[in-house]
Amino acid sequence: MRVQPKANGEDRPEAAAIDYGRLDLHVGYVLRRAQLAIFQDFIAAFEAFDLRPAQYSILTVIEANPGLRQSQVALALGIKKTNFVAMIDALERRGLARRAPSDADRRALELRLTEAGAALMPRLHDIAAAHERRVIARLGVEAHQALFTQLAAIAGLADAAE
Amino acid sequence: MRVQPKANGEDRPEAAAIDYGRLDLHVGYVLRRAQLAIFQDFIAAFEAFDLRPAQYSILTVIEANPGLRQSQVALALGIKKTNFVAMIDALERRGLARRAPSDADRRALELRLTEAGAALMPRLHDIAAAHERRVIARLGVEAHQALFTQLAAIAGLADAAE
DNA sequence: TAGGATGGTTATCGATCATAACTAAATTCA
DNA sequence: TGAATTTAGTTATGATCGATAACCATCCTA
Repeated sequence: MRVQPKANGEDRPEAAAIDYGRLDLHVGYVLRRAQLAIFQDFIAAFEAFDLRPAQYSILTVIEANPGLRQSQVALALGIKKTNFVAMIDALERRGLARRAPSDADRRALELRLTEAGAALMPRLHDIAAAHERRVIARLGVEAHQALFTQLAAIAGLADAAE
Repeated sequence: MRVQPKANGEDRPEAAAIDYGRLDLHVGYVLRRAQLAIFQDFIAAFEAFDLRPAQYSILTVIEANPGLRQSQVALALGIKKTNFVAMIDALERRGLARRAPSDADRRALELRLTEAGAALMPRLHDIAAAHERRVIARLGVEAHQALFTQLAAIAGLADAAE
């Protein structure tokens, strides 16, 4: 894997292509770059709503599981409960989600979307879908599908297919 | 994609499996989780050396391109030059790399490994290789190979093959 | 030679990820 | 029953990382 062909043409051969060395061997490196690139596009797509990927993921899980407890949502998303507090704080402040004490367990807080939050979701999903279509366009449909399986396996998530 | 294999019966639906909703459709989400998981393993593997993935990548590129300029190394790794300063500072402080003014351009700084840095690299590459073998073990060889192509395409890096 | 581009730096910010320590409530069990 | 432990949520705090703005010194070019 090389980068810039560098229109230099100088006497210095190193100025030509950059050698990534052993980095070429590591999935982790390309994985990081790919994740950054994807998030760039995602963030740009959601700029009008000022929503980060993590926030969209939280709203989406709450939408699909209304009443789920805070710690369970955090666990599902791989976010530490301690870091989750500020995130749900922000969503609550923005009037998109709300916490409600559980009847069954007075320690627990159940999460739900507000009216405004629920009303917003279809538009968010549309934007996210458009983003995903751009990813698919770059990859091809079959490679895109294969990625789920491979990445889910790496992430230690349950099998992607079902 | 589900998390819990729904070992649970039926009484409490919310205790069963968590629904990821539309998140199931997005490569970016699984990508992030996978990247986190990989980095966890990588960081743990390098714990004895107290080296982060980014630091290993910098050292590796410098090793493969001795004398390359600071901004070129940063560019190659997708790190903004402004953020690169502190990173190379740290490596220099630790005696692994050093900056030297360029003869051709008095603004530029050329990066090289120190003796100590160069001596360290083989051990680092060994650890990184062991880490990669763990990734391959989880994926299978062919899927591992396919990942490079797909992720490189996403990242907008040059074609993986060559 | 003037103006713009480039290499490097500082300062500062926001988003994440991680740990330790604490409270209140639930659970376990001797 | 009552003490010990676990669990849900919280605060405080620190490290890493990515991003912007502003700046100086040096190059390059019209």
